[in-house]
Amino acid sequence: MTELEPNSPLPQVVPSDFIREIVQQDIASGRRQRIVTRFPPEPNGYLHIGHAKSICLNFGIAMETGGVCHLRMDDTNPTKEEVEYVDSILADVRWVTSGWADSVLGLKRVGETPTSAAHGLDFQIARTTASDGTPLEPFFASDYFDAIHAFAQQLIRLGKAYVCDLTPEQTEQYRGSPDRPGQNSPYRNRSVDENLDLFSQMRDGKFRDSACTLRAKIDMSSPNIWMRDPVIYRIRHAEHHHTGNRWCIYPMYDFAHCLSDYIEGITHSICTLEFEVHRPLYDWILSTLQLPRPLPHQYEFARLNLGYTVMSKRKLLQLVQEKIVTGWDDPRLPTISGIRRRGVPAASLRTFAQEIGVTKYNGLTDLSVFEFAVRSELNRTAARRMGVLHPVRVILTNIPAGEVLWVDAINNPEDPNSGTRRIPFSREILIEQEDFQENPPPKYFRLRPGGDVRLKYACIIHCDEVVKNTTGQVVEVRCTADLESRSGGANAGRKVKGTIHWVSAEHALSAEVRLYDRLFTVAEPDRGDGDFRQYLNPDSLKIIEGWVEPSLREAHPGDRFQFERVGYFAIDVRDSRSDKLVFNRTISLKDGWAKESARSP
RNA sequence: UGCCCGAUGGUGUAACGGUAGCACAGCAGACUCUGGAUCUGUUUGUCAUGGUUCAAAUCCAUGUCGGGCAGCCA
Repeated sequence: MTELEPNSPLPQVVPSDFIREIVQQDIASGRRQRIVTRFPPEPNGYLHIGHAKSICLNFGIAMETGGVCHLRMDDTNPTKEEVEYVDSILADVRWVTSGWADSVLGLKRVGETPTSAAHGLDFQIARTTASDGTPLEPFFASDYFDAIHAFAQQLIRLGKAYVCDLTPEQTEQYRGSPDRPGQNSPYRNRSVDENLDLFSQMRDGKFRDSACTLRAKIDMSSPNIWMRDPVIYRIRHAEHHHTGNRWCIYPMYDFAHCLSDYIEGITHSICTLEFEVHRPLYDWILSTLQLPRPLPHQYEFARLNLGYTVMSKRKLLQLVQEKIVTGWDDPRLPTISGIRRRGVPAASLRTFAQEIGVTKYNGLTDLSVFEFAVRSELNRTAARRMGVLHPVRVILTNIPAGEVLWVDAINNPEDPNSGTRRIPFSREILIEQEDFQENPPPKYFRLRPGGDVRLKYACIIHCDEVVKNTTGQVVEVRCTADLESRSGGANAGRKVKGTIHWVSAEHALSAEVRLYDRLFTVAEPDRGDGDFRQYLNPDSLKIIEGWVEPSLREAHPGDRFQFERVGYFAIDVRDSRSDKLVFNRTISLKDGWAKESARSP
């Protein structure tokens, strides 16, 4: 089970965008009393950060207006959908909304469905709370199959739908093309009775897959392709993850979605830009069925494009199936489960969504915006620890072997309530290879021969001697510790330019550290015709053995830390064990020195 | 060459006929027992051309560029 996030203590600025303005107008004008939105993923893959944007929008509007947002599985295609995806989607939505919008997460009692057309065509199903202890589950479009089927029959009775025997290929030909009108199907003028009869034969399994379809009767010469007698029901002799073998005909997205919205009493049906051309059909279905108003309305916004990654479900599935990554929750993936495993807090996803805004402009968001949201949240909340990733041994010659000096370290300078901890300090320590240079460049102010540096929370040391092996590699640095410069000591105020992190060699814990980098080498790997896999970053994962301070022995899977001066790391929830810690690098710290040193090579 | 949508610094967004602002990135500096964080300063922008108006990023027209639409996918 996914661990949920604590409440975010920071007050949130109420965001504003063109959709929220419409919602506010609808409330102000009295057109809507209570806002009901929905988040309607198809359970055919895992959710990604683009979905997080949509979740933040839909649940955010519900939060801000005192409404509710239904989580609904848009499951009308049995051949692509699986329960594994249903479960992961629920877990991901709970995680993103936890500590923030849990109170407006719309679920329903397990097994509850609309009571079908027995009540006429005007009925609605609403979200319930778990107050009586009944287990809850998401809404499912497939729970409305009876109702949707009744609506289809009604459409036939109104003379607005017909059963068509054209083959898939013929249907395509008859549809015409964007700049050429289509032509009427020869089956377009079947009588109501014949259509009703054929449709019931379809439902009863009298026909093979694709033998015929139910189509809306609209206008084959419409400039909008989706109004050219769109298919609204097709035959699929396939087992459905939620309805089993009860059905062999399934409604198409366009027919099921608007009606699902209607059945749930959705007020604002928010989707991405590619559905813009479907909106006339959405409206046509609801108004042709003469359903009581107010009807739900569809609004569209631009989906998220983020640099150096891919977002399409197809490509993500490909990366998983071809084992280019380790699974849907690989920390390099932009999936919500990957992002979570990597150590990104849910609050970062929310502030990110707020920063990028909601518009109809199809742009490419710079990765740095996301990275900033991650760093700023982690800076506030992550406990500081010390860890050395690429060690070099330092001997403090004036400290006797076997002596252990304990020093106090601040857990989080950004959080006064986080307290302190004790760290062992002794004769042999490990420091970062980068923090010692025999021939340092200008402006380098860490350890050098004959130079001084402060060991964070311990004392200032002076480098006396460098020991190398036969290949000239530095294997040991011998230093003298100024023990009076320890915190609280006589020389505590002594200033040196550099401060570095360290661990006591004898006490440090060995840990596996997984260093993640962007999955692709170019900002838009799926741009152009080529295979996006050619841009895979061969260095997207480096696994090393690092050394961390002993207090980490008590840490738990999922805990997030800042290794001082290095970056943010989370204990892997899948592979870490108490006797062999595994850390995922969430993100590195900003490195001002890297920038400085790159300037004058 | 049909229909729909869009265009504001490097990137993302605000300004709803009246001083083009914010965030990220960048640059410069201050501070620092994290070259982190923080703080200060700062470079860069209304797609083009006409029109309406005292006044246009905003309204209108035309053009340019970008995106979407021809699944019995969603």
